[in-house]
Amino acid sequence: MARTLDELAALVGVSRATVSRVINGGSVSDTTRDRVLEALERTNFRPNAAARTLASGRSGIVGVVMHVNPHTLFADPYFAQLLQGMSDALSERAAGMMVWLGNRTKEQTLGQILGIGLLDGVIVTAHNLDDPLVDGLRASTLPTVLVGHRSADRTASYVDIDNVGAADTVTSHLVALGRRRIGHITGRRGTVAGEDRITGFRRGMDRAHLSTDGSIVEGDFTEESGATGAAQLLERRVDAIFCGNDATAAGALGTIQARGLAVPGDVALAGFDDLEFAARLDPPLTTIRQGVHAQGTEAARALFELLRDPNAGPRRVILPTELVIRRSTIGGVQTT
Amino acid sequence: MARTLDELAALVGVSRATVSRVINGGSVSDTTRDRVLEALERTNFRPNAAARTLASGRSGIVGVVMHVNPHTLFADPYFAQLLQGMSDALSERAAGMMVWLGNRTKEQTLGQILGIGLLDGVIVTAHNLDDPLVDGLRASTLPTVLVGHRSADRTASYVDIDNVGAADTVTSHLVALGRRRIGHITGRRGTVAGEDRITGFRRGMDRAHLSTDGSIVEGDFTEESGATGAAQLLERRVDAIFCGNDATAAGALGTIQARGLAVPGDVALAGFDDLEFAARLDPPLTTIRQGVHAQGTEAARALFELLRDPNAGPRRVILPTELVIRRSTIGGVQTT
DNA sequence: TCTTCCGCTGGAAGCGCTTCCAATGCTCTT
DNA sequence: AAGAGCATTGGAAGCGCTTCCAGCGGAAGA
Repeated sequence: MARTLDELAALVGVSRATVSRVINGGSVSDTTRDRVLEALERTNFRPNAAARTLASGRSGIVGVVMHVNPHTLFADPYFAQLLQGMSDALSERAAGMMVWLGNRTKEQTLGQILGIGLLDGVIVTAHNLDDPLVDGLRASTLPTVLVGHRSADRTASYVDIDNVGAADTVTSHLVALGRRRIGHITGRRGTVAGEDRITGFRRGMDRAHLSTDGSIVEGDFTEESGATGAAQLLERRVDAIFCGNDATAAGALGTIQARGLAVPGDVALAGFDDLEFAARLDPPLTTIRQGVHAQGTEAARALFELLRDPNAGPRRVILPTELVIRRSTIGGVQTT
Repeated sequence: MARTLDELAALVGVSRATVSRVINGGSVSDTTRDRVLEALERTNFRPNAAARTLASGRSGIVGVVMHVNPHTLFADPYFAQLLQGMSDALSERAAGMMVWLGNRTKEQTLGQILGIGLLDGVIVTAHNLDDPLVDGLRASTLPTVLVGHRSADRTASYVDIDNVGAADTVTSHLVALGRRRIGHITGRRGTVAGEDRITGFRRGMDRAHLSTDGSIVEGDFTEESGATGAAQLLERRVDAIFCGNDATAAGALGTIQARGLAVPGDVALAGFDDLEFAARLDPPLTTIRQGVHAQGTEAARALFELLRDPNAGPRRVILPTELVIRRSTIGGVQTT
């Protein structure tokens, strides 16, 4: 019924300013508030978003940037889960979500995002150590939260998991099982996850006073790189392989079994991510579970805090991971 | 440098109106246009989105609604691919994309979308025959394009594949191979895809004068329903099974092989969707490939047309599908 | 009882842009 | 040479809202 604040105000018999205060939580007497709220309800009035944005400088809209290649986007449920988590947290506060996927160059995407000049803030996936899009966002005045941070950057707000610690945990798990010639097929070099997991692997090996000479081969998070990486490591007679992620582990598993070796009898195998298929491999895969959905919600919350108090310094959230032990490392007794 | 149209105009020595015309394609002399464009470039000026939306009534922002349960969202690459397709087409026209996933009730989501009052139009996935969210959107004044249409609705704009025709094609393929006792494990009842594929199956069987008595068992697009559905059909001694989708087919395959029956020797098997894993099953699965990405881009384009000329009637796009024949139906000769 | 203070309210000034309208200075006809 | 017509331009009126500011009246303090 009412299309503008003025109409609604006229209906109730108050000024437009008062209606605005009711909507935005200003100081209004209880009786007036009730009358306005009643009319608001009755007419199902919705204030014009563009007008409030223009007048207030706040839009209630947050940008989400996932600049990854299309195939990765739908092959890896990570992104959908992350998006879901963000969406959940944002919708809690009735905030809108604008999404940019990687269909342009990073420069173009950056231009579009900054150009829209409408966003209250932005969440961006930052999986590479260097990323011009992330740099551009950080250099802008737009409040920004990174998912997957870059270690060198001490002023950024971010949400991440402790890749180093988790990789250390996996490695130590293998050590504790008596493995000594442990290999690692890395994730893609240049990514935060890839590099940090190498660091964690080294840390775990160092603590056990085991050498990592020749025990690290380069992978890139794909199944193929797991298959070829495993072939290399098997020639070096490893008795355990920690893979950069689950897909890599799946590839490694194929190679190991194709050579007639048993997992974990001859070679223990561990992954990272705990994607759905990890539990269905034969044998089921020991891996690290990370709460992807939580990363999304926490990123959104961090951004809200950043918006609420921009001067309180960066928000840093490190989410816990969990070592999920399955038969690819402790098999033998169990047969199912 | 310049933050408002007025500043930019002052810089060039023209009026704000003229700059606005240059930006929006109004009639301006070449020399003036060039000077303004130069200044635009030099100062990297971006007009305020909220202000233009308020003044013009157009935001350049499109809503995308995928109200599906979280697990489906990231378990099925369909949604990510669809989103990618939409994003590609939208970014071509520099249009923004606001996304709503299913984290509230449909009523709440509907309220949020209509409440924002900022969108030029909306694309919504409509996979169920009845969906209050879709109904609400259609009942609103917001230009709406459905992905996966509802057959009863003749005034809606939509993008879809010909589920009936595709299912008919698969069925006829099985018939052509000499199969006579063909079973169908349906998709989830109440979904457009589920119902239409049943219709297509019936059509194919009818044309071959084959009975469908007892040959249809209910599934729900899950692997589990494929496993149990296949068990029922095997008792009825079918020699072929057409499954509502690939996941269902994967489940059916497990059951068939667990009983010591050969695919396709004893039972031919076909799915629908051609997800990535379909080609990796053993034997690889005959299925229907649908261009999900294209559905996304076409939906966006349909919406653009709708916005350009709202009175030209509904836009209807039916995208082609392709029968992908693999060894689950024609095996025997090929061994790889 | 008079002053002070404070809570509540309305008026008004924008936020930065689009677009209508009228004015200007041409070119083209006749 | 004068009038008509056109392309181009600037002025100004909003778009619908938030928020500052001042004013009002009533409650509390003196």
